[in-house]
Amino acid sequence: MYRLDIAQVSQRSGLRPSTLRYYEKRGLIASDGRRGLRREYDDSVLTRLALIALGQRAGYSLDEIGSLFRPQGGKYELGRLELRKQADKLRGQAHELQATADLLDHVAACTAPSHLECPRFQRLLKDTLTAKVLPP
Amino acid sequence: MYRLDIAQVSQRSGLRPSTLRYYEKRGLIASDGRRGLRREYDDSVLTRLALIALGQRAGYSLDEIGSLFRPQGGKYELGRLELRKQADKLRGQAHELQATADLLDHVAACTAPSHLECPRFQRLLKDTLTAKVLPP
DNA sequence: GTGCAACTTGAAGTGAGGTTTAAGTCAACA
DNA sequence: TGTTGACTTAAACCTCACTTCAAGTTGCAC
Repeated sequence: MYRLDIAQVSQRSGLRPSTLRYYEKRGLIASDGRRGLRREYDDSVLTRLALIALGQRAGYSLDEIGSLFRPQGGKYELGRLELRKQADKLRGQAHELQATADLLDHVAACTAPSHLECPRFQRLLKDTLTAKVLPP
Repeated sequence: MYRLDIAQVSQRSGLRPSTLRYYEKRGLIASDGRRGLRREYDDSVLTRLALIALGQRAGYSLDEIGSLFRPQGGKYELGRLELRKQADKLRGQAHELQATADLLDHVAACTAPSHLECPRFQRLLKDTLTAKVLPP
């Protein structure tokens, strides 16, 4: 357990000091002491920050991430069901992005005079958009 | 070419009237007339909205989408290179999401007493995070 | 002990993408 | 002709995740 000041945590985490203070205000991390006014962290905060970053990637808001760190109704961790749900959601988003990427590649390759006139584009556009934006 | 009022466009596009007015202010769409004060659209606006939605999915900001609709230096469309670049970027994001989803599934399945103690979790966590958040 | 870079604070600002509000207008129906 | 409900506007407000600012304090090197 090394003691780190805010500049060291900042440097090792890639987060700005202002972000660390902000996270502290939100209850996501805590400094475990002060040297005078100055925060001192022990290096477990880096693991915590990694978990926060993971939570963000997993699509959780800072509020949600914060509540994962505190027991709620006796449970300290997300239910497995909830985690699998979120994983499925992420995979859905991944597929959407793939489809959109394929569409962009088509646009880049298509030689139709205008994409709006290309039947393949029209079909892909309809397929890609979950929202029912185009007329029936 | 049907004429639509804002409520009809809203209903068929799934966007709120306030959003349509906001898009108009940003120069993304235009009503082609007024009946009294009230906007009238023709149904080509729905295609336009579909393109805007596509642009958003493709990771472009409304400003960028707006500028795609107006000629810039004689070109009306994004360069093919730029499109392929964006497609690659999206595929990269898709892979990231996949990796995060896999990590969540592991967490859901892992029986280690605490995830922080699970070596597989630690490794996946390190692998998943591009940011160099964990100590070396 | 003195200087100053690096910290501290609360409050306000940022940017993206809208939404809400207040006050007013008006097309359409009875 | 009167009512009403859907529209109009500009401006303020919202959320999220931070960043910046102004003013004040202080650990540490010299």
